[in-house]
Amino acid sequence: MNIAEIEMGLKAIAEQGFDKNEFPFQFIGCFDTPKATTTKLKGKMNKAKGENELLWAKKLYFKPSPQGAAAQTVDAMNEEGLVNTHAPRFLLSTDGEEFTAYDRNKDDHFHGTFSKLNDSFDFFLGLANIERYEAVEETIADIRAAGRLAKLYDAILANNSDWYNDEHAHTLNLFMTRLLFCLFAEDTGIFEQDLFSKSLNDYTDIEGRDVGPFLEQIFEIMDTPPNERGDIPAHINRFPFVNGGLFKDHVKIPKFGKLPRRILIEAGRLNWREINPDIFGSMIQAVVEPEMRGDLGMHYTSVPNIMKVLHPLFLLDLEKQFSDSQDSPNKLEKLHQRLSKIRVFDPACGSGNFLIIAYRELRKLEMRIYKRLQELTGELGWKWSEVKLTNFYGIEYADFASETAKLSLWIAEYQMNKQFADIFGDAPPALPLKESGNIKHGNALRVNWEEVCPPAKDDIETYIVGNPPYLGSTFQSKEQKEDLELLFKPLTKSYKNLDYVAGWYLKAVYYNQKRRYGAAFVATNSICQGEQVNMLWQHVYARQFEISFAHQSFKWKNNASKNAGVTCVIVGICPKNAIIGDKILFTAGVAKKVKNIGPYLLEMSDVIVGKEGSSLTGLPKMSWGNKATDNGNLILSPDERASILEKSPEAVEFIKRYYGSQEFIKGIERYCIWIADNKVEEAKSIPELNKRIQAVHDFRAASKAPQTRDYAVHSHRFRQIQGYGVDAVFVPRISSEKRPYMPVGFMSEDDIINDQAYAIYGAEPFVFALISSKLHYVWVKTVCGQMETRIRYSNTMGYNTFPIPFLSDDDKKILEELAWEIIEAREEHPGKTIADLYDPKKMPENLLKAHKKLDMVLETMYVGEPFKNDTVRLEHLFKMYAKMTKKKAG
DNA sequence: TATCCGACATTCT
DNA sequence: AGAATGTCGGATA
Repeated sequence: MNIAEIEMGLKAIAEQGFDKNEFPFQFIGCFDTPKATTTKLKGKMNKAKGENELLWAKKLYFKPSPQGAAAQTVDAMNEEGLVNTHAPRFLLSTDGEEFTAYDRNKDDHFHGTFSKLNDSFDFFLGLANIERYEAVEETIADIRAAGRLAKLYDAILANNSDWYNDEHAHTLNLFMTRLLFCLFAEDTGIFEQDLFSKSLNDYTDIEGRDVGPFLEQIFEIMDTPPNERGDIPAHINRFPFVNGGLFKDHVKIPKFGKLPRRILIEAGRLNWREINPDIFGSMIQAVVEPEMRGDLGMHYTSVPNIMKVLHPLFLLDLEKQFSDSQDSPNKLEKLHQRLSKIRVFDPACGSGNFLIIAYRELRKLEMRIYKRLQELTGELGWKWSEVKLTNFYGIEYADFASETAKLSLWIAEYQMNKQFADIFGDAPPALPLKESGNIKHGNALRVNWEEVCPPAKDDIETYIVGNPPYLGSTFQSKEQKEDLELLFKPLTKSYKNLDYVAGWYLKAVYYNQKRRYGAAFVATNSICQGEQVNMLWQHVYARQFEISFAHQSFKWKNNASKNAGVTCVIVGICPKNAIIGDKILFTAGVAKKVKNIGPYLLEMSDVIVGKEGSSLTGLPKMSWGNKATDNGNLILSPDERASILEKSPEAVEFIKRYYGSQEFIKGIERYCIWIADNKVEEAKSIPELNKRIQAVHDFRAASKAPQTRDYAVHSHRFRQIQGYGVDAVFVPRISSEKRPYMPVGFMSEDDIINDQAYAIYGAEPFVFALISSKLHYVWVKTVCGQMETRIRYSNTMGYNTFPIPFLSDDDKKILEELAWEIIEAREEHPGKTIADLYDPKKMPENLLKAHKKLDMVLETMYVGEPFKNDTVRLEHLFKMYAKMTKKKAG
């Protein structure tokens, strides 16, 4: 049951009106309550005393109210002894016009009118074991700091045009990191207040020419212990000794000028105490790495997204243990011991933001433990913190990231010590810096993870987290392809279409095979869609791992000025039987406890639907449209067509109407040049066509793909011709997921269908009806791939696997009739495009009716009655699929 | 032959 | 400028 279905159920109750006797049962029926429970609640399980009341322990207490007294009734209910005994979460009362509800867990009221009962759906989600989930937001300070740094970086580069190269990138990154440390140190008490920006202001000239030498001096002095400093000016000597290697290398300093100096001094005025080290670390990283130059922070993971990984993976469980330990110093000590040993390992750590956030969360919890212990025992029985930076491990491909990550971890440590001092009155000294996290520079898919984060003796909790790079097979470099080959080739033949990120999942499975702990990554949603589901998840399941929690598709977002265009998921995996707590499935703002999370990230079993070369149920062959690969030269807009025909009217025999997804859905008019092999010479005699044929040749000859190059010699025709010259059922390859049905159509024998669509050439119309059904729609939406979250139709995965019952000739006749009814319903709206007709908000009544009639009739053919909702549809289809494939295998 | 994908691409509002 | 929604050709089988 999903949220939309809950909302629809409540709407139905509201429309039907208040029925004193049935209402409470109708109401709980909307929240996925099993039938057996409802039956029991009609008997002894109902703990309420009065007539027409319902009291379901831990869940719901309902009473009808006198006219206009819903709120008072709920208040009175809350005072009853029954509420204490049976602890219902929700109290609800209505007079049929108004209703009041109260959530005892959240101390939250809802007042509404009965006719709009459905507006309250998310208030009651707890009844369906779904919890509202609130993400952590980012602070303004981070955004400002990142902006200033980018500005400073640009100004410095503008002043040092010879620094735009790899050799200087490293130097500049180190330089920026040092400046950052200074800006931070002077705001946080590591230095004297404002020491850095004041010195810069007072001891360098306004033109900025001597900023470089000045910085060189202070960097050197910060690497020199007090006893080795000798005779130096007092204003330089005020800078303290900073250990930890940050200022160890003496490298070239860029030229400054008036503008960069001013930007740097202005940057000093920001309050750097407030910033999150994860954000600016990533910013510098992205700005400085040459291969990421166009990237500008596109790929750093926002704090809310990091929390989406860390929270369900282990923070939630720690939190639970903490609340269970509230009154016992012993239990608190135990929790403290557990927490101080936890290791966090990010094998794609970048500048370390996952590690930083994890460190901070552990420190925060530790302080709460100390606080509670202090309250219980009245003593301060500890020395500083037991959470050590050395428990944080990382691997990063980019050369300099490890330094940035280490710096950021120091800053995080400093910030937490500061908080510690605010609460407990004292903190350890900030300088000199101590050892930081274990960050290794290397290729995470080749490095032995056990060498970076060694297996711990007594099986210490080690959690693997991160946001590894995503790259589909088309975009992987040779090295990256080899990375995947080394990992997957020993297991399988079919891995080459896997996304690069899949490598991290497999490595995490190997690393944790003998351990009891989980891993979770942010990944592209492709790994849980279409063909990759089979390629990746079968290997995970085969090694006795399962999905322990997941976030369904969400659009990538962070504070960078330009965001990466990708839709992500977060998938947590864990060895079977080692999963702590509940499996939780997160969907846009809500969290739901579930029995199992399938590889499509739905509440279902671990079924994988593989590709099929032909229909499992004997449906007619569905093939592809025709693929041009022509750089646009064989395709004509109406204007281009007109201008050709004006000059050479005889070209008309070589021009056909051309249909892909868009042309069909939006009614766009396009044409293509279509020349039979025996008419090539004739066509070439038309100059306009000849020019285009030549252009196709040149384009194909220059292609990287051998198949395309081979077709350069046949430049008068499409690279792949799959079928034409017969009437066909037409299915767009990509279409919006917001429409209530797949938009399907018929094409005539004169039309050319392109590779943005599938075609069943010469098919019987009952197939049109099958594809137009809700059943097919939910199947395709689930098992096919997607373009982000669009529907990406597939013959091998969606059509050939689609389970249907035996259909008699009479059944097919009936379906054919219904297909024509849909076509006729569309034709009653001339001038409207398919997009208009299938607009979820504006779908015409008659068309909707025709579709619903088809669904009703077809579903009756499946199970004798229509299905209740999409969840039931899907369950049934998967059941049929399992049976079908078993039969085939056996 | 055949087909799946896009740390996207382009259009719409 | 954010929301809506599908191109096109390389890579792979």
